[in-house]
Amino acid sequence: MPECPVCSGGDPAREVRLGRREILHTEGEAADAMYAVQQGFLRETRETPSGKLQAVRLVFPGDIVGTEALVRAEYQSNVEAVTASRLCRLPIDLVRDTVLRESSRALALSEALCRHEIALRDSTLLLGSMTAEERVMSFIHRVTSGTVPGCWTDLPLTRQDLGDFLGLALGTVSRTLHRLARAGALEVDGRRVRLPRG
Amino acid sequence: MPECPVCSGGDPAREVRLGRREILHTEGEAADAMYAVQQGFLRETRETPSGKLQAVRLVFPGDIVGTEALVRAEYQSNVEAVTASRLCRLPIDLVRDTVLRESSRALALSEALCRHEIALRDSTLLLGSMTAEERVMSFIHRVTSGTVPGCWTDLPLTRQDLGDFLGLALGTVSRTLHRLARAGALEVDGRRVRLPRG
DNA sequence: CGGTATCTTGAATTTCCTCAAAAAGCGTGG
DNA sequence: CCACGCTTTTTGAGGAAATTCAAGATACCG
Repeated sequence: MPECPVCSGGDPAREVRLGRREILHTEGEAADAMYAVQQGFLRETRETPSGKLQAVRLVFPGDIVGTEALVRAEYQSNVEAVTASRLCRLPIDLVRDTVLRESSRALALSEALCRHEIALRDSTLLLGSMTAEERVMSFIHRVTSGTVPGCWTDLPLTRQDLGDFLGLALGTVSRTLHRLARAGALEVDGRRVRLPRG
Repeated sequence: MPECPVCSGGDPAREVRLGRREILHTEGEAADAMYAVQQGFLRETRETPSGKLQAVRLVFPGDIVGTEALVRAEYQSNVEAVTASRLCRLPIDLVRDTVLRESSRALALSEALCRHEIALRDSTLLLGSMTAEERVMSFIHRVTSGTVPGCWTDLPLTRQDLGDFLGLALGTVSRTLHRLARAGALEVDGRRVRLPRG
């Protein structure tokens, strides 16, 4: 997976750094750039008309945020750093130029967008048709894939954060984690989790 | 919105026609092409481990399905025609060639993918944080946008189909529609709906 | 007209939420 | 090192929302 599908990196003028909980952009703000994530991880959130928060996507290095800038005048979601992060700012005109000029970058961008589509489809399935237990297990599997099986994974997310992702209330997340742990489906220790190796 | 972001159309060899309820591809099938929708509308579905069906996206003309072929060896979802449809088959090698050769097509593809991302994010919000009433209203707004306000819109979807999209049981859809109708938020007549003009 | 699919509606049940209180963790400053 | 305040987590009780199951009503099609 490329570190940044559009820029070649190394231009410090376009580098953006965010601390934990710092906000990159919010819904409705004028959208003039997308951002390639180089380090750290972030979350994309939205708010319902009735004010409830929904986390839409967990964003990893190699992902892009703010892609709607390519087709909309305003951002459609809030992006917030979950851990300290380093991003590369890609003004939308630059993206258009790059895509029109360097075709291999164009392909890389399309591929990144396809991966987003796959990730969002997974979320849709999780939120639309899974029970609380299935949601939690599915989420844990997603975040632990790519780590050594059977080792502890540290989630820098509170129970509330998890609930925002899973479409569950804080209490339900806590209860479900413990029910699953009692059943042996996983181990929990504060914000660390571990799947039984198998 | 372009009719087909990648092909220039007109090549009858790549045309695919589907009748109502006919299936284009299923989860796990070898993925060697994406398809640009030219006429009709389709739905993209997935199944949970426990066998429940979830409709992920309502696909309109101008949209693309099967984009995961660009980054995965197998399709990740089922695509089924809701109404009789005409698509243009885009073998994945052709897409890569076209993107690498014709940069304006590359841009059009990326833009289509960004629109998909926006639509899927909307679904995520709907499924994760909305009540049954909010889901139904939100869905009706989505499908009636683009039509004359205050006129009847025909949905070729059963109550079960609606439930698949909204993450609700058949009965809940029926009840909710009638509750909303009684409250004056919309009018229902079988599979036709109408929003009060305003 | 009969047959099939779809839709409505009800009753009982499950799942998850809300609200709230208590427990645990964590960092800071004394 | 301990005490303090603050945030997060656990846990409980009660209630709301949606589900399941099922029976009956309606519409559609040949």
